[in-house]
Amino acid sequence: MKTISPKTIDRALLYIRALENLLKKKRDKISSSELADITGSSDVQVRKDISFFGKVGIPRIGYETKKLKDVLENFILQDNIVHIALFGVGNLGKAILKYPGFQTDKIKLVAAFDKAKNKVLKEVNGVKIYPVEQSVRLIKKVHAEIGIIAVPSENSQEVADIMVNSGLKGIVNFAPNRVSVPKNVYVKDIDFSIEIFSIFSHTQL
Amino acid sequence: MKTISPKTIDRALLYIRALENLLKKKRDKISSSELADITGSSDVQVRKDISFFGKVGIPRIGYETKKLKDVLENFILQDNIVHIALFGVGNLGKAILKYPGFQTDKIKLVAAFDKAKNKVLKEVNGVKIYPVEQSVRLIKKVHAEIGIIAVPSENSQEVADIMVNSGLKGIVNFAPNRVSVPKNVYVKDIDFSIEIFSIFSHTQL
DNA sequence: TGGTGTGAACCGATTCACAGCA
DNA sequence: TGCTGTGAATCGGTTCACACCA
Repeated sequence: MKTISPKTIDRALLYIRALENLLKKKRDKISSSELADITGSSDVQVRKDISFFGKVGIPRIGYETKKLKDVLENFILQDNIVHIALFGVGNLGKAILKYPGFQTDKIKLVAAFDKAKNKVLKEVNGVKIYPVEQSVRLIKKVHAEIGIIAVPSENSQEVADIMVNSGLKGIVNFAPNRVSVPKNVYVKDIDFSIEIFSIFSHTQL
Repeated sequence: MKTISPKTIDRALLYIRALENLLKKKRDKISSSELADITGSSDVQVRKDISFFGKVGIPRIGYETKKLKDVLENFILQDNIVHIALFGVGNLGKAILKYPGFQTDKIKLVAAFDKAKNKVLKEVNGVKIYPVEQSVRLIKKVHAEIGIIAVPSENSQEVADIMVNSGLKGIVNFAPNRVSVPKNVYVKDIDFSIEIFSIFSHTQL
């Protein structure tokens, strides 16, 4: 059986969001080229991606917004809800807690951790902040799958170790240094300064 | 003449940072495989990347830390300093202003803009906050090249338009919706919820 | 021997070109 | 006709295999 490519998954997530917005606007049909414009891709790419999930479109017409969204969601998200644990409630952590893209029923920030005594047990945007000491126990209890590192780089490895011990299988790391984890844990680094330089190089061509 | 690949540029930035750290620890030699471990790549990949910049290594020995760093920096950054303008000084904006990865002499946050009157003219981490009305004029004056969108999605397009008018050639967009800009302006979207889902899908395989 | 440098093979992803259909 | 669907060609990037050298 053919396996889905990671890039197709990423774009499918963009398609899903675009389709949600279109549904809100009562658009019930959409063509591959329009979807491509919205998501910054090409029409062929959109059709190739969608073709992986089956023959969903109607020749001469396009795709039915609702149907396409359902097909993609069923395949990619399989009515899973992703449970997230956040470490570090500084400015970045707070920004993440308030991030509007998370106000969906598919992602749930289940717990936040900080070691500052004065932040602990407060709530930000409905998410309670716990002391780090309780993190391993709590993460296991709520069955979180993904962890976010939003602590200063000095503490990032320490937090990564806690995440591994808690059984988290995926980590987003915002600290500007790499953390080491077992091979079965997937880490995605988001490094603002690398992103900036990368864009700068792009503009220099 | 052969042209450098974008992926090589991105990795070169990681190499440069790794080399800086090694220099601080007085390590004057480094092998491709060790550099690969630090940056999360493979030894062949490291050598291929570096080979683009010339024959820098010493067979049987490895690379001279300082020399390699200089070669990469000269090629990639060409003693340019990247000047950045930030829009939106909420939690995310503040996190960016305080980001330690920017405490380098190669990136300079030159101005921040916000429309909240009570934030204006304050300073965060040495960067002054100006009212948005002055942004076009100020960005031209300080010759910023890259802009960061850290405002709520409702205002992201408006801010993108300002950036285009100010002559910025690259944009990092943290708002969870795409902005439209002329083809000659390069936009990189950083979308937390897509990143989360993407990692989640990875862990599901 | 233990490292670098690199052409060739490979692999994944994108684009092309066009068949097929309401 | 104007869209989707898709095999074939192409492109870019990674890995292999090995020549080379202090």
